[in-house]
Amino acid sequence: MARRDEHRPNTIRDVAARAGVSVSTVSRVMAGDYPVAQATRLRVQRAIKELNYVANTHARALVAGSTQTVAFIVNDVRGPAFAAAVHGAEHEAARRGRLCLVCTTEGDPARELAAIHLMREQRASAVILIGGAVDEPAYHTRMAEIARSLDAAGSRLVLCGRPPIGADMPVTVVEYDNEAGAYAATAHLLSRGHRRILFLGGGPPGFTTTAGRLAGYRRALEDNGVPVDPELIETKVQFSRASGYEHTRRWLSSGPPFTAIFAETDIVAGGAMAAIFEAGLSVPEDISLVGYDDIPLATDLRPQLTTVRVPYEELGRSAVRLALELKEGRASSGSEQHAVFGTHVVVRQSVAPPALQ
Amino acid sequence: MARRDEHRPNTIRDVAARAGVSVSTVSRVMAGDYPVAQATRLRVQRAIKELNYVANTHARALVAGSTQTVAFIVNDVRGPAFAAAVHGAEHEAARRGRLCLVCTTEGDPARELAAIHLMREQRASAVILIGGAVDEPAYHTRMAEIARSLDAAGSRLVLCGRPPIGADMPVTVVEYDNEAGAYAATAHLLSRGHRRILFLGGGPPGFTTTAGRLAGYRRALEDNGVPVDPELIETKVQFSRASGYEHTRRWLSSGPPFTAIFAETDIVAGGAMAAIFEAGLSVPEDISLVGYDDIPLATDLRPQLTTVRVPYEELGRSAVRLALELKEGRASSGSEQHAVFGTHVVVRQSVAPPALQ
DNA sequence: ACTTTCGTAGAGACCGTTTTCTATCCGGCT
DNA sequence: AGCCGGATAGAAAACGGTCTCTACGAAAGT
Repeated sequence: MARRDEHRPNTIRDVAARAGVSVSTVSRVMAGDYPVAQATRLRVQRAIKELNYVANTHARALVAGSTQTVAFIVNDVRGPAFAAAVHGAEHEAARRGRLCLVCTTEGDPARELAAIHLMREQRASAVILIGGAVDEPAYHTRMAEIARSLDAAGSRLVLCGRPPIGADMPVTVVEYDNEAGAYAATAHLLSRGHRRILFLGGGPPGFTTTAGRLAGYRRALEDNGVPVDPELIETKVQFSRASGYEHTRRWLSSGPPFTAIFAETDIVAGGAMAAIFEAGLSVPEDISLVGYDDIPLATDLRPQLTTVRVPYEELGRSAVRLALELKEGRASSGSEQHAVFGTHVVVRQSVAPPALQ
Repeated sequence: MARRDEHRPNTIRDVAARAGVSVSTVSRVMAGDYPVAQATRLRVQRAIKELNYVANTHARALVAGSTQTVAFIVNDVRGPAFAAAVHGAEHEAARRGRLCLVCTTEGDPARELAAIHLMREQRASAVILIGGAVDEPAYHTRMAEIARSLDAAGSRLVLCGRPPIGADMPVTVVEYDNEAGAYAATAHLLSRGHRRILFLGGGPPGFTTTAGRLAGYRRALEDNGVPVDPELIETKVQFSRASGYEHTRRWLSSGPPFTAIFAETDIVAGGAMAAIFEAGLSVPEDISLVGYDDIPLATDLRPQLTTVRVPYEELGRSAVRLALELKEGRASSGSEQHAVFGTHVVVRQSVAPPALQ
């Protein structure tokens, strides 16, 4: 009956009563911005300690109108690349005394939408979308609408590792030079003498990450006078080890010949490497291999994987830094913020000149 | 001047005004639990859509007294094992319409404490601590105090992959059988004929994960009549690839002989494997190797790593399931909940009988 | 001695919801 | 005709803080 009372957390009123002061005074002691007599302050602090009092964030947020919270929406926390970005963002957020909400979408645009709605309800300072997107025609308008409605609710939309949606939107974009990385990786293979390079990529159709990496691959070939052979472009690979393994096996047994593989992802490269060894071939003597992302796995593979370094942690950190600086600074929040981070090839052991055929 | 007005999100009052009804009616339309005339409902719904209205979670939480939020406190989201647990937990939470707050501590007990305090302010439904802890004398009393104060604030403390703190505490414990896994892994090596098995572990002194795994290692040796050689127990290894590599190198070059390594972690095993190859030896012909955790890396190594399977994802899932079911069900919240998941050896390719010396 | 100022503390409005508790309209019943 | 109850809608009181305004001594200035 009186059960409810048992579990009622202490409120500021309880503290005030115990200390024999008004709630205003307690509030002021906690905020510390208003003069309170030393004796009173001590009395209040003792009461707080005795009652084990913590202020109710929601009551605070209600009057403040916004929250000390940063929200991430991510495909899958288990992806090492995303994990690094989340880590960087979380670190920066914590440094600034913010809390982090994390939501995963499993790549489902509908769930992404639902997550954004939820975050809008939360009045988070910033909503950070991490990872590529499906670039359908509706994508830009949908994102623009989201950007505006988040802006209206006092939140900032941040696109992290995802292309801009058009200028003059209230959006912060933190990208890495996706295409340049793919260009560099492909150029690296070309410079070692490879001409028939298998592109192993995929994801959902229209996925921006794939599109950018494929574009870099193409441009590198063209710039070096190597004709792009559509037969060597595989875009049905899921972003998993198993899928990379499976497709590589298929290509080795029944595809056209090639001397190198450019895998869209280190994880896919891991699967590819396993398939190559299983076929009795070796890396890099028989087949060279490059990946993309430079996740920890790259150095655990044997031979260590040559790959493209993406500063995911820095990306995450900048995402929250830019968004929060904007909110703290003058409110020029109508305009777009845009940062692009560089990518570069990390040369390890998985690339060698092709064997003489 | 009127700048503040520009960014004021729409409130329920705005919707009410636009629809020409009272705020109560709008609230009821949103809740859907009270009869509202069809015509009125449609009018309100249109107003909501037109104003792009979302309810303020904080106002809701304030009157409800608690939040639809589950909080995780984790060492590092980048750790694949933790990531899996967080993923499982997040999945289960999302399934139940909860949001997830994530906080990382980088293994610092002080930051863990700060994080818990923050979560207490949030009035989260559950606060889940993931990963081992330092088992100093103060640990139990500190945790007990935290458990009680969270309980008083209406939250449930969940210890995930961390030992119980004593019965009759308002705590939910979700463990895996840490020692049994280590026992099984060591027994596996013994059954293949190994007698001199190097234990590579560490973490901060008194770390429960290390303690459990070391205990399993010891017990397996004893049960099989193999004397425990303190010389073969290394407990200064950090949980990183680099540390595993470094220590293995040192042991290979200047330590007593051994034919197998039991690494406390797959990541450490990865480093160990690299060091072994670098020394011109091979796995498992010259040295057998087992890890612990069964993270994705284990199958990417060559040879694939024999390791101990820990159902991290299931652990995370159960953590939120148990905590939330408790809150939804009858409030027998005073008692301790306890679940223990099994572990088992996953046999892959990194173990073979020792070479004849 | 009277006003001014400073330091300190309290009262009360407000933030945006939910949730009683009432109020009204209306058809159906006695 | 008068009363009752169901359907629907509004008014107002929480929820737990912050913050502006006001109050009131005491010290200081004239």
